[in-house]
Amino acid sequence: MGLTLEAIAKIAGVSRSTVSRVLNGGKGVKESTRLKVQGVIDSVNFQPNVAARGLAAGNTGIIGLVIPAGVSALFSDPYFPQLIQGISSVANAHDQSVMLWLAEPDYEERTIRKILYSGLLDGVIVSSMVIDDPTVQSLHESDIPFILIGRHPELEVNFVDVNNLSGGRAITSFLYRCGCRRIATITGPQNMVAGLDRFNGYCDALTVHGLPFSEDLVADGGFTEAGGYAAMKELLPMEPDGVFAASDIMAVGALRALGEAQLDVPADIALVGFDDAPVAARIKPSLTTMRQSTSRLGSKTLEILLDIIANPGHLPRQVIIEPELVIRKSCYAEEFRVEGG
Amino acid sequence: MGLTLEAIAKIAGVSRSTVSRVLNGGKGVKESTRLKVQGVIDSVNFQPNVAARGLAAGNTGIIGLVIPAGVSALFSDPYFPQLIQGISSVANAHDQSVMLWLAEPDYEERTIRKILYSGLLDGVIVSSMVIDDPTVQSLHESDIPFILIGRHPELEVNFVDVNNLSGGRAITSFLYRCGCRRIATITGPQNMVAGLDRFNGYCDALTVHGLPFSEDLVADGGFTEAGGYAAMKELLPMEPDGVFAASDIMAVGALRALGEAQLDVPADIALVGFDDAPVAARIKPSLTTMRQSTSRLGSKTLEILLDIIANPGHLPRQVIIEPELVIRKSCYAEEFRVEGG
DNA sequence: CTCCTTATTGGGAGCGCTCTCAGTATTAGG
DNA sequence: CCTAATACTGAGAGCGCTCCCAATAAGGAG
Repeated sequence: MGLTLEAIAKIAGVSRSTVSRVLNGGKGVKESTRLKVQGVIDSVNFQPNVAARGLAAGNTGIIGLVIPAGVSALFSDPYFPQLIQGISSVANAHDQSVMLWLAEPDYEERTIRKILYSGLLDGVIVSSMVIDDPTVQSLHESDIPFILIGRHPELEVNFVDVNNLSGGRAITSFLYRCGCRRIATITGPQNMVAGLDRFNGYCDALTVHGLPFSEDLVADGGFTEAGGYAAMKELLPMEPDGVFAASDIMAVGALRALGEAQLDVPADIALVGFDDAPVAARIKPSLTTMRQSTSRLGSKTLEILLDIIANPGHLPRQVIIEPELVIRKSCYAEEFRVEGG
Repeated sequence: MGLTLEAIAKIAGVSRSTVSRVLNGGKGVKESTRLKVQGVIDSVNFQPNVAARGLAAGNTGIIGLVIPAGVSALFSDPYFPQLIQGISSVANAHDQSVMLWLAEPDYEERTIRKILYSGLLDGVIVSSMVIDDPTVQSLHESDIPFILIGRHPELEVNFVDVNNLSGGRAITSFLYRCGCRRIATITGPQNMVAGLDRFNGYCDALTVHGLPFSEDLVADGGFTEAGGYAAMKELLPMEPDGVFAASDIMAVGALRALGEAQLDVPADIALVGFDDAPVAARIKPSLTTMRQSTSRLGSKTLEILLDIIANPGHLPRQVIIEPELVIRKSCYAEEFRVEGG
């Protein structure tokens, strides 16, 4: 409500400046005064006005999280909540606030301008992924600290990403090692770096194992359950003996199609996903997948952003997290240890 | 970046005040000057400083969305993304920004204070649901505009809620009308109003149809998949012929348990959920459930909050949205129309 | 053509806080 | 006990914007 620094100062019998010092670390204040002022602050539950502080100091303690329009359709995936949770947790610990922008096509332009020039944000996290996202371009041209979740194919920018390439390669190889020789893939959207990288990993693995690549064994599932289902239907006539779905959600859709086709997983056909979403462990059969800790991805990202804000001018910070193979029932071989029941 | 009102004024050859007027609706400005100033604003892409505006005007255009600690474990449910999407969409349309607070137990106290007294927020949405949430109490004692998603059991506050009571009653009655006479329920947490209301609706329906209530037919599923699974296991020995799971997520867990018990749904046992989550239509058999449009819940909530901010002092605004029965395969009778394939 | 209204515009005073700098109290050194 | 450091503290000047009020321009009536 209405209390101001000045009011606290008056109550404590000191000057505005002294209260401000106490509020901001208390350096250069006699211990006895610090205690006295802090006592008043605590007793009246004083909370300094963020807007005023932002105006005067130039930083607000607010971080923007932008989910661009292109991916907002996927927003109900468990991915985003986990990401937000990871970010939010670090934000709380660092006394920062998170402002969320779900960009919609109609408002995208306004969104960008607001982020860049309104002076509200100390830094921005963009859950990018869509190639050629104009937001990223604008941000890159501005001088506001920002970081991407997901690498950028061209720009030299800060990012944290899962190694989707090696992950795609690893899990495709795993299908091979489980005996699959006709491996299909259900890809994510090819205008997202993650979709692209996972697909390239798949291609790499085929090459490594001397398997031929065939367009017929590739279908786009758009990172959605329904897309995975449709893609699997499409792949079925090709009679693959193993399928790499580039996300667990799509794998769930694929599994549904497989079930309808009376095919047993993994006996008739092996299936693997990516992400280790919560559903992966629950579904029957449980899903072999690449684990990426999305909440850690989020927390790591904010940590780096805060570091960028505190220590500007470094080279781009680029962190790549290796995903981890989780072997479950949908694809396994005797020689590997299977997780869970 | 650095442009200020003053700079725009100088370029346009008018005063600071005039530019401010143009920015805020342009009332009382000659059309020709308005055009001239607007031209300059557009050409340099001027964006007024939010902190300064907030300080001077007293409102910031920022709405806080608080997800209290008690429910953050459920945050990865599709419920919250949908809610956020609904809120975000209205916020975009009204040129408001959304600040997200995932309260964690450790930080809850600080969170509340920050929300209340930092002066940053024009209003607050609390996705409450947990009974005796201290956040709500504090907010209620303050004079910041706020609204709950989910009714409050005691306080006379603004809220938007789904009619969980009538919904629970309706779907339990539907089980009855489908021939079930030994109806069990998997409840949500009983410290959440939604969990409580849906359970009470279930009890009401039993009474209406003259069915006896039995503690043995009630199990808590905590609104999670795993909880639903465990609860169903627990209920199995009681040999119910119909089960009302108080959320679709729990119904999915229950279905898993039923599958393991070799029971066919709906032939051996009928199952219904609540929410009409995306998974409800996808699962086999597709789930009969009560539809609530979570994103509409979110958008409605923000609309009302904005109205509260604009027109303060009214009586509590309390909106209750009726959920809608969606009949699918997990429980139906010939005389009802079934949705979907 | 002059005087009174009314439409526009400009200037000043903050909003509540931080930051710099000068002033005062304290302490140490001689 | 005095002088030079050093430790604290207070006052003033904004940060960029809105709001109020006085000043000026424009429009009408007489």
